[in-house]
Amino acid sequence: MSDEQSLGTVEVALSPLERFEEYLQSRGMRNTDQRRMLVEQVFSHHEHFDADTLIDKLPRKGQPGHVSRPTVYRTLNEFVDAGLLRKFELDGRAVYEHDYGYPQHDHLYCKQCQRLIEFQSAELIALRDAVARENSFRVTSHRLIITGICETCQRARRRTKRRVDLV
Amino acid sequence: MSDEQSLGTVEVALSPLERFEEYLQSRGMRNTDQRRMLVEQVFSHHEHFDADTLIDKLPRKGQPGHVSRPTVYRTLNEFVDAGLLRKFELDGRAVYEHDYGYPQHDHLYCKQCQRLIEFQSAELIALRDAVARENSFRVTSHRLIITGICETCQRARRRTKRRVDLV
DNA sequence: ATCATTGCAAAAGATTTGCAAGGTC
DNA sequence: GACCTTGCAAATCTTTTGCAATGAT
Repeated sequence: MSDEQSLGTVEVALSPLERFEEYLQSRGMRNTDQRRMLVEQVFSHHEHFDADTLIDKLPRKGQPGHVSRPTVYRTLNEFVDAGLLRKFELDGRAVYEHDYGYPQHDHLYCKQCQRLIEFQSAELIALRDAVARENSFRVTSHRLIITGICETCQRARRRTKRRVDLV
Repeated sequence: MSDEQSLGTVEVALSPLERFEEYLQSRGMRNTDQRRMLVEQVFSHHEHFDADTLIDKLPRKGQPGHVSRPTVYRTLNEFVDAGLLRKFELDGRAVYEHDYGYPQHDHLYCKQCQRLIEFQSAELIALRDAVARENSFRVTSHRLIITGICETCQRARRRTKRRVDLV
């Protein structure tokens, strides 16, 4: 019953910004314009993104609200530490997704259009824990990525193939 | 059942070197000393490795059998194309493992000692295919990494903790 | 006032590439 | 001999870091 693009949210007491401010306070870190700007931008859409995509969405150098590249990287790491974001690697670069207030899930990755499709599976968690138990392994987390071709791209590909065959 | 370090091998007609030579021929590529050296080195041990580890095991610059860094990278990519190796990302760098003649498996990754422990799970494959079917997704491959602390490191940690507690 | 944070420029680490010289078919 | 491959140096890409100036508490 889960939609591909939105697996629903979990009840949370605080907004991401509030949660982050709490984190900053607890560590004696400061609540700056840049950090607020980035929380806002990052949590305004529920998509997977990388550092460059995020930087592209921010105001350019000189414009108000601009944040420098090093600060973006630094702050993304803070978001991960604070439990706001989860980070993983795809094709050699870091990809981020919402973690705070968002349920555990895994991904189908279309190597044609680079789209990530989310899915949830309780059986996967059970399987993971069973494997861990057999190996006396203490699980912290896991990451499953199923790579292939999504429905849309399969259709496009078939169409192209047919066209090519006819020529 | 399966040993952690060796999941057994699959019946294959050709040795990795023979298979690679076939691949080279079929593509009009050449059978060079460097390529032969690297096939030999890579398939002499069944361990996960990265480019640097491999380079460290090769003769140094000046010694016979030395292969330059760019050629190592180029050749590793060829091995992946040829189906000899599988490549994945771990902590931001590429890790390789035998693919040709070796059964499909997944990994437990100890973040303490960086060791990769292999396991096989038919249920995982079934689960993967079921999820793909539900999403009309055509699977090419998948990668599951379960991160945590291995048995050995758990023991070491407990010992350390106890020691610390006593001081 | 103190001390964290920012932005800049530069560094770092992993991997790739242009090109001339050398090797394979 | 044709042309693929190698090694070198340099480039690339992504991410990190040193440091002086700036800003938050």
